[in-house]
Amino acid sequence: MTHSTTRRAPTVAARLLRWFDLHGRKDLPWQSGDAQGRDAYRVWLSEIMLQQTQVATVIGYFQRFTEALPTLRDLATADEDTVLALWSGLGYYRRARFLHRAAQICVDQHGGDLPRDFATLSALPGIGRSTAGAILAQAHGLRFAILDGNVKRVLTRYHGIHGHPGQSAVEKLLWQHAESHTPTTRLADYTQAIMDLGATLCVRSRPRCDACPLAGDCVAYRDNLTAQLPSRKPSKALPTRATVMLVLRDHDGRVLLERRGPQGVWSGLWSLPEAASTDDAWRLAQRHARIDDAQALSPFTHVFSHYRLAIEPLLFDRTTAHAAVADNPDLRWCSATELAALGLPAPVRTLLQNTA
DNA sequence: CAACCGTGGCC
DNA sequence: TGGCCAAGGTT
Repeated sequence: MTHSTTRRAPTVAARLLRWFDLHGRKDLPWQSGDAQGRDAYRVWLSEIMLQQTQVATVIGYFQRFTEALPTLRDLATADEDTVLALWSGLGYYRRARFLHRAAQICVDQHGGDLPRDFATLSALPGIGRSTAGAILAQAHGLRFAILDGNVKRVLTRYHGIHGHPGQSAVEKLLWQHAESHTPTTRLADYTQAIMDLGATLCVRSRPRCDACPLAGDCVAYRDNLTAQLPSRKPSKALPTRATVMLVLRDHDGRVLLERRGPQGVWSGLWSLPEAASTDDAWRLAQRHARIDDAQALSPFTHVFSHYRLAIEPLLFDRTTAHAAVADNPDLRWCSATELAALGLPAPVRTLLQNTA
């Protein structure tokens, strides 16, 4: 037998770590501190912001957020409006509400720190299996695997796994591979390494396999399948919904905002009053203010991940507010300055800026 | 399991 | 330009 003279190929982890030392990202704002002891609050915040969101988008939000709320206790004691204002524009606002609630649980039940054991950590709102693993590995160097979009892309290609990664059988297999590749040392670097590989080389379109440390035994590379893997999610046509947004503006240029309810899109955010039709919009506007006429602004469409929303903005300018509006805590007349401190949906903020 | 939950960038 | 995608979790 020739096994005694065959040198075993370096493990996936060893190759990733060597590549990471040369090419990985080591200066992201949440990576400050010792590699074995990064600030768990900052790691956590970054992981939540990075869910379904790319690094380039997150960096500015992260810096503003941590300047305003530098510690977990600052977050726990902040108003929800403050948290949502800092999150405004990032999307998936439930993340911010879960983050806020989780910080309060940490203060109330865990001595003001994030739990260091997996079960307690992943029981916090907004922290699932992958995010809990990412926090424990990056903040404390503990041996836990992650399985985010980057890792799924790397592993489906490396192992040549077909089928949509959202499918439970596929996901189960991917978790098994993720666990088995995870090394016993340098957990923070390894976790960053496999994500960096997915984010910079093993990207969705035109991956840079020539520079990849795993290309030597990557099934997708060998079989020329990188364009087919990971398998696409079977797509569905997006339904379209329609709404009329009321821009009620008084003589001082203040605009009437309404806080949205706890369910549905943009929950808890301040937005414009809405109506199902132009007629309804008039009736609703008359309930809030004395109005003379309306001006139709340019309609536009906002696309969500699961439907598109056709928005017809209707401007009622130089109105006089009815006094009763002041009694409703979910209604307020806002100046342009006040808008900046509130959480507004991105298209609403844009609409109001264009209307000014 | 499938639906729900935002937004900006890319080709 | 529009469809597709990106560091997921909850219900």
